[in-house]
Amino acid sequence: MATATQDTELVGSLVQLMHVLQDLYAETSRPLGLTPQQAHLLCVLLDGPLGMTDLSRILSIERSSLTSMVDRLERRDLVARIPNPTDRRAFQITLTDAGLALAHEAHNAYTTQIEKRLTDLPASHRKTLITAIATITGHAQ
Amino acid sequence: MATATQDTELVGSLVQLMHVLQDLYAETSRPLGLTPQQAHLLCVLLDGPLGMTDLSRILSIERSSLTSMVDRLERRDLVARIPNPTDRRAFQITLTDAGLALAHEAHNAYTTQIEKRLTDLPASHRKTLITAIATITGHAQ
DNA sequence: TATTGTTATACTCTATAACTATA
DNA sequence: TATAGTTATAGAGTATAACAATA
Repeated sequence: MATATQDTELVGSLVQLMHVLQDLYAETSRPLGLTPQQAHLLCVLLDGPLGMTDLSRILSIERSSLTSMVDRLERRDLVARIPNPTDRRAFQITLTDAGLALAHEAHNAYTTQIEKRLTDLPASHRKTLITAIATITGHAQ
Repeated sequence: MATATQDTELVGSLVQLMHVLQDLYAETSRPLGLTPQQAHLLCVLLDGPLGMTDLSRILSIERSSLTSMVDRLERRDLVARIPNPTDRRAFQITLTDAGLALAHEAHNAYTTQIEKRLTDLPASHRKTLITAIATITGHAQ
């Protein structure tokens, strides 16, 4: 059946796209002295400080794994643990000035690299892509 | 400018899609007793045996990193190092029967999970997606 | 000389289980 | 009791540098 074949092809395309983007993400992070995971963490914090539990949920890692990641970034003065005034158990993980600058730098670098790969894409396809991806990721457009 | 805004939105969509697919890949590998990297390796070998150098290039990792990955998979009898008859330095990394079965299982699991997310996607969007992704990943359609 | 693959080493990522402090 | 975060531990992924064997 034609539809089934197209589905299989699309799934393969998506997996391949994931790997291509992963490689690009890693290659772009490296010269900035960041692992892809560290870059992801910093970029998430661009939207504002978060507690450990929220951050671990967004990054899809255990809180204990996050503890050591934050330790390493804090040692490099890229993030800081700010005590939460309303809950003495909790912290707000915040970007330092250096962390903010590096997060912007990483974000710009990815954007530049990905945009390079979009140059051959017609405007109509871009619109469809945005809508289709929103459907796949399960978010409102 | 409208185009610039759409570009930014598309880049963000692609990065988010990457993370969603990564998480899905990890969650699907786990119950099979595989890390996402191990699953990737096994699935690459579905297309046939490969030497260490080729495999490291396809997986975008150093040969020395691959050595330890193959060690672990070989210990579990999922892959085997077959001596290359024409080059006594080289091996062909091959799926064992168990590895082949597990690679198929992993592949089917991803396909099922991803297809679940494609149900709401109109057929016309699927066709466009396949073409657009091919452009991004830089492959012929 | 160049290439194939490994070893040694160091660091990061990650999970599980048990824990402390606070709510 | 439940939640926020940490510690201890173990295993996996990764890179760099140096190496042995073969081409």
